[in-house]
This record gives sequence, structure tokens and C-alpha cells, in this order.
Amino acid sequence: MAFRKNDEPTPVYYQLQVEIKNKIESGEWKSGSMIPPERVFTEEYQVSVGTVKKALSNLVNDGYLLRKQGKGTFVTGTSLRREQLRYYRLFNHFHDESPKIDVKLIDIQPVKGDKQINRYLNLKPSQSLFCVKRVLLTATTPLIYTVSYLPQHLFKELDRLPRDLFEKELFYLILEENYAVSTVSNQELIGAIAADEDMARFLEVEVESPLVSIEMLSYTYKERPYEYRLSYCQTRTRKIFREY
Amino acid sequence: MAFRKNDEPTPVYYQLQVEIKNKIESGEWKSGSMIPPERVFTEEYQVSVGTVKKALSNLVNDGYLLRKQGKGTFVTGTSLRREQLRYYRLFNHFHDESPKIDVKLIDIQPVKGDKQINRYLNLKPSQSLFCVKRVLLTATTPLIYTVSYLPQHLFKELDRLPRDLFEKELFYLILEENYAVSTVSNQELIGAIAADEDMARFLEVEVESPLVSIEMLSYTYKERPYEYRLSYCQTRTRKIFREY
DNA sequence: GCTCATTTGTTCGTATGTATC
DNA sequence: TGATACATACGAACAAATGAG
Repeated sequence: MAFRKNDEPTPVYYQLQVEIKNKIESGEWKSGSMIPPERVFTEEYQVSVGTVKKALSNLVNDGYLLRKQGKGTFVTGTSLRREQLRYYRLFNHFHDESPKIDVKLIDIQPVKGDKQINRYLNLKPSQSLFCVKRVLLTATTPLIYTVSYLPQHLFKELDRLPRDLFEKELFYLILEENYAVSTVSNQELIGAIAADEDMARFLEVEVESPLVSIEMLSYTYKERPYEYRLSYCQTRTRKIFREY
Repeated sequence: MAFRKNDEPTPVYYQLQVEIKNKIESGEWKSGSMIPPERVFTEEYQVSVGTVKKALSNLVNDGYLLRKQGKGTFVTGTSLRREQLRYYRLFNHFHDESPKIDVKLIDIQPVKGDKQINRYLNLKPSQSLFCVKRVLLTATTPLIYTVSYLPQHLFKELDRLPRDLFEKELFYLILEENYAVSTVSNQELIGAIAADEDMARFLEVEVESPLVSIEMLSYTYKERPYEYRLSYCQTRTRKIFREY
């Protein structure tokens, strides 16, 4: 299909940009794979190199593509799209080093849908979820207790995956590799609460201790939410770092 | 001064980009003002339009410039650089509307330097600070109690500014307009603490209530810190919203 | 180690369109 | 209307990185 000049007001490079973006978001061009070289676009759409370059360069800025001289143009995966998609960065002071974080899986269970959670995830109230409980720790000090909810229909047999996978790999990488869900954005609501007995046990603090609570929604392409997560953080030794 | 081709490996557009960025960061080209048109750069540096366009376009992406067809190229101010430099966005639930926030100034006082704070602000231990205490509230509900520290030598006579200015304008705008300090980035350390008597009084909560505590460092150009702020947030009705 | 084809990166120069005043 | 300024698009040439043979 060809572009017609002086027909519609939207620039040619932008139309091409949208077409490519759609192929990525629809999954036709998968995360990590190489897309056709500039030359192919110029021939197929009968436009100049500069126009193709502009479209591709914009998609690099938007985080969809990576280009490497001599190699080609590649679809960005979650970890490449955001160098720092470490949900939790923990520091004692500004300018500290971020410590290594270990993950302990508590359990994964299929659960019934919850009215509020299903609404956040754009699901019907009846649809079922998986509930994943984990503890994040440095050395032997537990720092964060997280409870994630994911739709069962998107993550089939999530509870059949080997348990140690969850303790070795980052959660969003597991989802990307096994279910081709690429993380594009996150929203958080941050609050403070007093620890209940569950939290106190997992985080090894006293009941009623002040904790940071984080409600998180993770989105994939097309602004589709795929995970609702509750996190509880004890911040006596390490605080949560954000930069913007 | 002219660029020589094939002399140094760094691209011409990048050299030009750095030169322009320096003029902005040094204050030679002030926030909001128009910079020379493309034509002037092409003549002065003997490069083509495309090269100038690339340099300028990169600085637009980095948030330093704004370009408007038919008008010109302008240096971005803090509020333009980041459409959402609202330090605190408060929500009950995801997708809520952000409420209007009022500010009540408690006091501004000159104080002696503090070892740790002065280190964060890259000051000698002896240099004095201003301490600004404020309460942020919606309607009549106090939400956040903040204590800011700013170096006296940068913000001369800050305590002489009319008090009601602090209750009408955003803090970073006051600093930008009166002291030409443009906010480029922020770092935060988020933790949870139990309210002490001061916090409890200002936030109208009970002593020992869990609060979110935020340590914030604000930076201007050249990664120079200019404000250290401690915030205490009661999050029973409104939570702190973050998106990334 | 060298050469060659492929692919992206940089730069030039030109022409035309469009928004602003 | 005209002058100015940025936006879009074309096409060409050469540079630089990569990988295969």
C-alpha cells in the first residue's frame, strides 16, 4: 500500500511510524527480533531514506526500537526499553549502591475474581485470577512482601512453572518470556499503613510497625493492564529510591 | 568558531548540541527566551540546515528547547520542561482526578548548616541555610507537612519575600522567577515512620500513626542540588500517585 | 588478516509546505 | 501580501560497524 502525497495532512513519516508501531504492538514483530532494513521500507512505500529514518528514529525515542550500525533495527524488549525497570531500588542514603535483591516465593494460587481488582484489570467480575505471594530480601533481611494478581486467561498454567524460576529471574522477564507480555508502563499509589500479623511475620517486624504500602498496576501495549500488585515495605534500613 | 570536518570523531550535530546546551545551562540564554533561528546557526558554523535541525531536535527531546513553527525556538522553563512537575499527585484510586492543593506557610527561618544536609547540597559544613516549613492540604484536610532546606547564598533574602506568595504559587516557580533556578531533576527516598508530636499536630492525626516520609533532593542544571526537602504524608484518604 | 556485502550513521544541498505576524 | 521561521521530503554521497567468506 502506498502513501499519497498532498492528500491527507498527516506527514508520511508519521504514517509509516504508526504502521510499524502497530506491527510491534500486535505481536507481528516480536520483542528482540530484527525488522526489515531501511531499504525495504523505501521500496515498499516509495519514500526516501530520510523519511524512513525519521519514522524509525521516532520509534527509537518512544522506546519501541533499537538500531545498531552495521547490524539492523530491533524490537525492544521490556528490559531494553527501560534500562531501569527495577521496580524496587533500595538505598540507605542518596548516592548509595543498590544492593542485590533475592526473591523468595511463598506461593502461587488460583483465586476467584475480586470486584475491585477485576475492575482495575479490565476483567469481568467473574474471571479468575492467580495470586502470587513473594518476599524480597537482601542477604537475610526481608524488605518487601508482595501480593500480585494476574488474570488466569492471560497466564495459563502460571502455577505449573517451576517454583525456582521465580526465585532466579525478574518477575516481568518470566512473564515476557513465557507469555510474550511486554511491560510498557506502571502506575503506583503509595501510602503508609501499620503492619498486620501477616506482614509482620513475613517482614520480621513488630505488629503495628509503619510500612510503606504500594498499589501497582502494570500495563502492556495498548494500555492494557495485566497485573495488580500490593507491596508492603519495611524501610528501617533501606528506603525506596525514585528519580525523575 | 568553526567546526572542522574529519578532525575529531564526534559528529558535528553533537558538538553544536553541546554548545547550545551550555549556553542554556550557563544562563546566557534564559528560560523562556528565543534563541537564534536555524539560518544563523548554518551561517555561523558553516553547516547544513539538516545538521542544525538534528542538534535542535535532540535538545527538544532532552527537554531544553521548544520549537514552534512560524515563531521560533525557545528555551524551556521548568514548568514547560516537564508537563507534570507536580511533586505531589494525590489520588484515592487509580484513574481518579487529582484534587486542588492549597499551601499554608508555617514559617521561613535562617538556620545553621547541618552536616548531613550540607553534604547533600554540596556545601561546606559552615554555610547557612533557610528552613521553610509548609503544610499542603485539600479543602481543610492537611495531607503533607514539608520541611525544606535551601542554601542562603543562593536564595538571598528568601525570608523577605511576601508570605502570601508561598501560598499562591508553586514553590519551584517562586524559585525560578526570583532566583533563576530551573528545576531539572529530583531524587526521592521513600520510607514509612510513626508520627511524632509535631507531625501529628500539623497533619491532625494521632501520634504514632503511620506516615509516608519522603526525603527529596532537587537539582538544577549541571546536576547541582539546590534543595533538600523532608515531607511527611498522611495517606488515609489520598495516596501518592506515581507513573513511569 | 583481508575483502566484500549489508546496514545504519552523518552530512550536504535543495525544494516546497505551513504557521505566525 | 510579504517576510520570517520551522516542518516535511527528496536524493545523493560517504563514513563506520558488523559479519560472512
